[in-house]
Amino acid sequence: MLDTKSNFAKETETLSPRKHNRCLECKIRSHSFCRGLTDEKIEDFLCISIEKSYPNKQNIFLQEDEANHIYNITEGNIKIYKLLSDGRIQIIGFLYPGDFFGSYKNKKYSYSAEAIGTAKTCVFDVNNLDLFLEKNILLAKGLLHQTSHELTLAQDRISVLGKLESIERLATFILNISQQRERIGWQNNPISLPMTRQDIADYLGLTIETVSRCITQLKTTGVIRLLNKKQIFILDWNKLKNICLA
Amino acid sequence: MLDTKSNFAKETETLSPRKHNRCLECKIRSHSFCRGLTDEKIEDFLCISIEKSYPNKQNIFLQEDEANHIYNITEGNIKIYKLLSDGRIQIIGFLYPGDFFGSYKNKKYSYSAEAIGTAKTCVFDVNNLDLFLEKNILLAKGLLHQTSHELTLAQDRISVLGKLESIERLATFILNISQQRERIGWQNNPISLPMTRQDIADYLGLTIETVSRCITQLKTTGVIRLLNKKQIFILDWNKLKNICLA
DNA sequence: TATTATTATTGATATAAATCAACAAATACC
DNA sequence: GGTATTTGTTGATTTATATCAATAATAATA
Repeated sequence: MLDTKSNFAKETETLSPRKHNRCLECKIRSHSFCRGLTDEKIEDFLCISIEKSYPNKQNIFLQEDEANHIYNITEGNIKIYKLLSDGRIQIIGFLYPGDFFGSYKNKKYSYSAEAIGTAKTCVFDVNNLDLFLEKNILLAKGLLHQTSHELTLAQDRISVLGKLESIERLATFILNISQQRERIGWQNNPISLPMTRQDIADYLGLTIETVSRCITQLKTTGVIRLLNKKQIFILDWNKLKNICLA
Repeated sequence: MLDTKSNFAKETETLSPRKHNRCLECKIRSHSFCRGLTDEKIEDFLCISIEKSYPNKQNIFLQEDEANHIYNITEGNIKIYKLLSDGRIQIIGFLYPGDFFGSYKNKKYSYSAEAIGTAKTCVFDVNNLDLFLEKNILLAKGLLHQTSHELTLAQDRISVLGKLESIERLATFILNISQQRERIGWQNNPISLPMTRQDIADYLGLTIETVSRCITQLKTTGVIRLLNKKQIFILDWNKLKNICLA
């Protein structure tokens, strides 16, 4: 059986960027908040960010850390999560290339961020970014656009967690991943789940046992097929969509 | 006993704006996305918006309507909510003066909006607003700032709905309202709940019965006192805060 | 390859909150 | 002011999911 981790790495791999201008070679630029900048303008923009790579499970920052940076994902996946005072974890989001995270104007980060598999980001100092915004309305609009998008996603998640039952939550999760992949131009069918079952549970507000049982249920009712623990093939789109908001 | 509705109306009442420049008399301007504009600049800004009032329970727009406007609340409260295909309702948020809603760059609204009590808004055509943004970086930043703020709130709600039990959700709800009031300079202790118990339930992902039982529990444990059905006095802040993330 | 540690699945039981039901209080309407 | 309607509370019962427990599969390490 194939190694799922290297599978996942493969599909997010981009050209190794040369020193002088990685933006021109960035595969996800058209889906990132910098999309509004021309090749010309992006020369200056490049200077206010550095590229940074993180291995699997490495924290990018922790909740309550002083918030000085914004990160734009160029490769791989990031999870952002909140810790409650008694140790409970809620995963706020699984982020993909083109998503940004961090804090634009808060003193502290309101969540922690951790790499799922190897991940690459462009890191911006918020003060520098802020200065750059002054001169580049298109960048400000790009950032606004991306923030609005993430707000819409967060609001969708509110209704998933507030109103859906377990099987509906899982079906929605699977559908959302496939839609997200489509959005940035990846194949939308066999989808990979780079995160653990525990992560899925912490994301959906369920326990690992319930997630496991729901996956089994989708399998036995012919909605999905498991290629391996981390790769799901959607067999019946209609059934899947019907479960989502049944 | 006092009429709670008129109570609530009273505290959100502002000066009746004269035709020529309501912005100069706007009490909530410093907490709205237009806060960056000087008195001078706001003259032009005034021209791209109209003021609109809504009576209790009136819909401002419906989910799936064509999204052409952004609304900034100047007085009163708005609830935004999503309808699932089978009729279930999830209230995404209760909005206060200074909050904005609508859609900046989507074809359709992703939620419905309805007035709770009498509410007043400034209505902007998104295209006009977009043109105005081009010339006013401070406005773009204001909008970005406000959107970031609403994203943070939405993310907080994700962990409430994903991980907290009923009593914790209600305690968090009460605390959040008092904080929100403080943020815009209102008294933070006897707080009013302009929405119905059903609305609170649909907001917290609970049933009306559970909400009622939790309120009773907070009452009997001496955390709060009910002045009337819609006015809560917080007796023990420590207890309240401890319940929130116990 | 064997051994340990991690992650996932399945089953039995407990429990928090939903549902069902009755009633009380507040509000709206004649 | 009295009646009808809406909104809120409390109790009894059911149910979906959590918890507890055992085992299986997979990955990591010796």
